[in-house]
Amino acid sequence: MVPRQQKAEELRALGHNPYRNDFRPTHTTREVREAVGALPPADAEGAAPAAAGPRFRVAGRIVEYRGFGKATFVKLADRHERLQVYLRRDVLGEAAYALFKKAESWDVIGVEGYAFVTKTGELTLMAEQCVLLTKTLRPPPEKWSGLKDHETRYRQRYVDLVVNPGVAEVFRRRSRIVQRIRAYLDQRGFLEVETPMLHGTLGGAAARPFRTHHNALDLPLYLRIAPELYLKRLVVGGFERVYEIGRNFRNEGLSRNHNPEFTMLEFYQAYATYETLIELTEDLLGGLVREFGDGTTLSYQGQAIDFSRPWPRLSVAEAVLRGAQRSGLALDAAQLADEQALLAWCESSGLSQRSDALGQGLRAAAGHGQRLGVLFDQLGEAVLPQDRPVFVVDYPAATSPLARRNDADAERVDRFELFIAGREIANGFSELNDPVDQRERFRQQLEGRRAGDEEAMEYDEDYCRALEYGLPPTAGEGIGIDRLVMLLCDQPTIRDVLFFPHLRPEAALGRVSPRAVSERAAQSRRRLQSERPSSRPARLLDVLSDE
RNA sequence: GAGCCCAUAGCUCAGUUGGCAGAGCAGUAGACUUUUAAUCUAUUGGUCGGGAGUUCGAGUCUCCCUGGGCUCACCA
Repeated sequence: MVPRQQKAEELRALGHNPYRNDFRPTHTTREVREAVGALPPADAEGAAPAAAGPRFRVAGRIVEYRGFGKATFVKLADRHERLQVYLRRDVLGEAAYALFKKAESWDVIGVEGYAFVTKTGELTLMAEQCVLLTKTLRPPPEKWSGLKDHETRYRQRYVDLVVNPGVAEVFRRRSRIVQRIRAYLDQRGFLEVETPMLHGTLGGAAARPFRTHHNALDLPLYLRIAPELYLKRLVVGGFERVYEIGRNFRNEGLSRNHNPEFTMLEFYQAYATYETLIELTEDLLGGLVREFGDGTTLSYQGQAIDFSRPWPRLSVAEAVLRGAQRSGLALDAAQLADEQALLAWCESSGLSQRSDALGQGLRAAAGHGQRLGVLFDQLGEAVLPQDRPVFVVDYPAATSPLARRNDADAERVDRFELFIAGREIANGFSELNDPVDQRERFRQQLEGRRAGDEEAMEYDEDYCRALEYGLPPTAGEGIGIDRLVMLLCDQPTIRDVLFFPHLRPEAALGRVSPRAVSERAAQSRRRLQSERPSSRPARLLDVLSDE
């Protein structure tokens, strides 16, 4: 790092601020290319560059550097693309060229000049002026192999984004996907809204929360696990079609499908049912697949997924039956449908005695509906087709405390979950708008909490009050944006569609020089000794964030 | 939280049975006015993630710790 810093100091000594901000580009790299494309074809021989042409001012990072003594080729990267710049001592002038030679790979420069085409046919800017705008103190990763180490890529995404072009492309595409979703909903009369992320009452999903605290109000708060209950309050208030795209926080383990903060689209439409939303989902996601996939098919991690409509549906019960069959367990639909028969089957088949998640889940299940839920998660999900999106339907009411009961079967709810490539992508249902039933469901959740279910919802009294003012018949849905982007960008882990996926703190990492840490600790000790005994002891974080 | 795997120069990677820590790129110095991983010459750069142990001797073997990856658990 030192030689680069020396160059920066040398520049200062020569009266040139290595971090100046007085250069205003007139064009991006792409705009130069577009402007030149409209001009007569450049001289392919390159013998007589079009010095009479227009001048362009372009700024960017030097991502390639090839020096030849009295002339240098660099490639500048800006937010659009990369453009070659040719700097010659006889064009720039002796002094300016000498200054430019203080620049090196990954420095940011601004150049002014005219466009021409080299003899190898590459559009190039002939620099007539050049200023160094930002001196880089750290060297870039190796130019051919790039940056591969996953940990460094995630921790230092700013480097990853420059050096691995495919990474930046994923995030650009993510942005376009979200734009398309917004446009789709806006066009159908949905209003984008924002609701609180700090919640006093836990609800809207089944998850363990992050807890925080409001100092001035001396109030414990949760980071929201879902915006659902607030969005439905808005429907009560007359916003019949609303949506929110925002962060949810769930205090869970990390995996290739889970990040503790993740982005969810939730939308609600009055006078609609979950069937309406199934149609909408096929239409919305089908459109995204048309744009980002290959017609009606999408290739994900080598698996072709056929999105031609209608997408297949599978009931929870059917999935469980297939899962049992695949596991070599004899189970029929009649047994599954009857509470006592299913309980007996779980015992006699030995499932309830197992020490794995299936056995534990069955023993913890409070009733038939929860038992079905456990069996679906542990047996059913594994048999869902991989080559088609699948709507799983006919969920038990016991595991869906905010969903409307089916008119024909009060133990079921009008709900679907969309699975693609084995992952849950969306969850939608006709909303429960009967306040009396809702209060009963909250009471059941409270019982679950008392029985030790940390993920059960709290009783939201104000939400019940809102329902008592009348929630029109409504359907709502949540779509996991990160997982959707994974599909549409063919990325295997959620970390690859998040700029900064959650990692353990680096300070505890051996890569931070122990000398630096002990140095800081010593400073902190000295400071503590010089302070009054009554002062608050410095914690590790204070020490590390010092400087 | 559990099991398995990984950690060597700024980056990408070698490192044999336990026997003098290496290469390429980057950097530095020099040559070079149309290159495309430019080329040529010379050269700097290491707490082998951290700690302990075994050994005459540890990058290499053992244990503990830290971080990462995969699988599982959690995610109804």
